[in-house]
Amino acid sequence: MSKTYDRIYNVVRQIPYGQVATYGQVAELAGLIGKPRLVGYALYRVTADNCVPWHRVINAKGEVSRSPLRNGTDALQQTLLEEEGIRFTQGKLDLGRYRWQPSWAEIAAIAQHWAEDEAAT
DNA sequence: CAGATGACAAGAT
DNA sequence: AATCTTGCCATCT
Repeated sequence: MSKTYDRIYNVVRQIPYGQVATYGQVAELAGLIGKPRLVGYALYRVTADNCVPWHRVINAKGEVSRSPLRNGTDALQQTLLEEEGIRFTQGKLDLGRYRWQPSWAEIAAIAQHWAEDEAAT
């Protein structure tokens, strides 16, 4: 597992129950400003043993990114979010309402993960 | 080893 | 408002 993907996964793991983050937002918190695409690349390779709440990451339009290559996990994503109390309207959710706004403590926790990455290398 | 590929987003047309 | 272009990197063939 690369350091880049590790950071992305660590950030996603901080997203609280019932809230969501956009790809761009995750990228920023992972120290990958301007590279939201890497988040998409990373999430594509997420497996069950990664223990990452991948369903809480959505695109900037407030929609689930659907793709036939996801083998149905895209449909599952919306189901999981609805089970967390998030309501969809015409396939979209209200970003202003459900978007995760990390506290300083959470940002510090992420920074701590970065330090651990450094120590590991 | 080289090439294809894949859950995005902002700006231009 | 909808489509097209470009930036970016780890993994798999």
